[in-house]
Amino acid sequence: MADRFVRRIPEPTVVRLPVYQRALLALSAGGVQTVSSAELAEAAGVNAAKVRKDLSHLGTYGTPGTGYDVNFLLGQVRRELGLDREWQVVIVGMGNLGHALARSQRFSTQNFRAVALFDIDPDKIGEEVAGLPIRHISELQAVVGGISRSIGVIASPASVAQDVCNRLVEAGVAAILNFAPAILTVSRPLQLRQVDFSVELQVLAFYVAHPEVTVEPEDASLSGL
Amino acid sequence: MADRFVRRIPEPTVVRLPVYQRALLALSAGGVQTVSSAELAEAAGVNAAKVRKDLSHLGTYGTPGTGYDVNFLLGQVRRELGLDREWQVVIVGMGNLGHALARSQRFSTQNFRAVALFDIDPDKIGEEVAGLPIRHISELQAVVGGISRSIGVIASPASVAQDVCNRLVEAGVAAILNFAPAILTVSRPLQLRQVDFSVELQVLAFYVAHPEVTVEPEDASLSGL
DNA sequence: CATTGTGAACGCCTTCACAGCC
DNA sequence: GGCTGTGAAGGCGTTCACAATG
Repeated sequence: MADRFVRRIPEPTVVRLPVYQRALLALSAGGVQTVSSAELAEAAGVNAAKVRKDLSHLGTYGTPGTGYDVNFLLGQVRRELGLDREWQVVIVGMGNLGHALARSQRFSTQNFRAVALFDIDPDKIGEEVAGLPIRHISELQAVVGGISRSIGVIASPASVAQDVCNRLVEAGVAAILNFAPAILTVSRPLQLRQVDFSVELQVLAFYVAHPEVTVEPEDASLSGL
Repeated sequence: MADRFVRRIPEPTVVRLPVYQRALLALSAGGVQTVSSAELAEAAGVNAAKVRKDLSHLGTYGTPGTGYDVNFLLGQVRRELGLDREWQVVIVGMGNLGHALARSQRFSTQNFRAVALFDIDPDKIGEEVAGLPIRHISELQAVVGGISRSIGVIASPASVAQDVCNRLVEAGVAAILNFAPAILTVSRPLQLRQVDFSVELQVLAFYVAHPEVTVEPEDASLSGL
């Protein structure tokens, strides 16, 4: 089933691919040559059937009786995730979170690169973070306009998140990752994902407050995700 | 169907409750007294049927022909989420992210309170952030031990996340929110959630790289979540 | 008459289990 | 013998559509 033309990959699978990728990266760095679905499952915190089904969506890359070639599979997963090209990321809102994101070391290994930082506070303009100057938000259009497939990150307060979003959409970003606690509306179809600290805390609070409905983690070891 | 005894609430519903809560908070602050499922749906970026089904899991709080009383519903949602008590949060790892989290203003309105900050770097110990001193990780057990139902937040590098996790578990936290890109294993059952910046970026990259399998947002306006 | 609450239908992901292959 | 790939079964959340209701 290697290449049916329109390979529809379920979203839950897409979300697990980065986790597999990370696990494979670690295995590869450790010199491991082959993994079974069971081993990869343990490293990723899921069960083996799910790993096999997930990977089968990418192609037939395993060898019965042996498992998967770590480096080959890693390459396939990275290619599937689009990590074989560089992604340029612009960050809007250089408060603590913006600083944390800009300095994040997760960019380099994953082929994401912060290329521009923006804020609206005049006091911050010009300050350098991670080797990049903070620019005024009004320059966003000019700076981002030229980039082909960029990702915009919103790290601003919720009160201005929709405005920032509008500017990013207008500037032509291909996708937006929003850290502000706000529901955003976009005027053209683009990828939009939400990361919300306080939602996660509240979900945790719910489950602690309702131990009777607690969902137990699956499989070997009580792992997360 | 107000109070079947073991009200099992589906996890997707639990995750949406904080979003409804935020929308209701805004409506309440705006003096709105009543909302229909359609209005709440628009504010939360979901569809009306989902809102009604979700809320029906909490109880029969709506009025046919009218809608829901904003303040009453808000109270019920908050109670359900366990936000009618204060949750004490400890943060481990006071890099940029830890600072951002500690200073987050989302704590107060949601009844979450940062009560202790930890790091391992001697240079940081004693520094004050948001009115709290940074303590050495070795004090974790002593400080957290006394708290009844606390939430631990891991904002450390991935390399030490499992160690931090072990310490938190041992100290007796009721739940853990992990920001480090690592799959954690816990030795006793507790709530564990993962927030992963780079996973989100990679998912965005996937969908931008595969426009043919793009999942369109639902409903009115192209909204997030 | 607008709007809720909810059975029923639907669709989709997960899990099972095993044939097939190395 | 060990392990993959996958049809089939199962489980669960979403959506539909409408009876019930203020």
